Amino acid sequence: MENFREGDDRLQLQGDDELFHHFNYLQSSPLMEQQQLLQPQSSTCDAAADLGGPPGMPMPGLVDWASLLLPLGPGAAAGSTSQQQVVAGVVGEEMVSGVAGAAAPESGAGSSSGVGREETKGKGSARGRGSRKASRPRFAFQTKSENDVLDDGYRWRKYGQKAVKNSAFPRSYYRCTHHTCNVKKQVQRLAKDTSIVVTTYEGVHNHPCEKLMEALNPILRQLQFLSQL
DNA sequence: CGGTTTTGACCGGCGC
DNA sequence: GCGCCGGTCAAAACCG
Repeated sequence: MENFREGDDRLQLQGDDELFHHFNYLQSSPLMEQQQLLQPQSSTCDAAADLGGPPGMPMPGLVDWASLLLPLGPGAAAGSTSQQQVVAGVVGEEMVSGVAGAAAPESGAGSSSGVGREETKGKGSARGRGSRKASRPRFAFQTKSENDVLDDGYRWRKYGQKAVKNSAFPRSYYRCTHHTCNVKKQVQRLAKDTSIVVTTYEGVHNHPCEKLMEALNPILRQLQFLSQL
């Protein structure tokens, strides 16, 4: 998509111009250890809009990671879009047809054609590149971390790494390992501020977060036990 | 041994 | 039409 490309100068400018400030996230979240979320300042909403976000996109002060981790079916995608807008640290989101019914059309410029490609078209010549039709919700945010990959509770399998233009750091491509889930994410470190990692999620998980369920299981068992008393 | 990572090749879109 | 670029595939290597 054109609206938000991590390698773009626009994004790098944001980092260079220090348009971001530290962001209060849920300190209690075990999944976000050693991560610092960043967000565009509200006064720089133009920059957010430039990155693809709606001009008046709210920039909340807290990340609702619990809602982030909730499994959202395809039917909930429309609702999830607004949900993702609420997610702090979002620096760009693609509003795509068929998902949000958004006004922002795909610009068509740029060369990123991965969005909306038909999955598993087979090997050989038909590999990859589907039509640029209906796409999936996509949003990105920045974290300040030494680790390239933030632990969001899901399991990811890396399927590619690519050097991108105007960046000394490669971009990594990950896919959710869950069988029925085809959520992808891209991870790239900002060239001009190596402490900042840009993570772009594409799609919505259709299954529970494994680590979250692991953490909740003992509590649920205890609740069941107590309810029996 | 099964799952994950690495990495070069391949493909399609876009700009010129 | 050609070259550039980003995204993906898939075989090999790696790892627990």
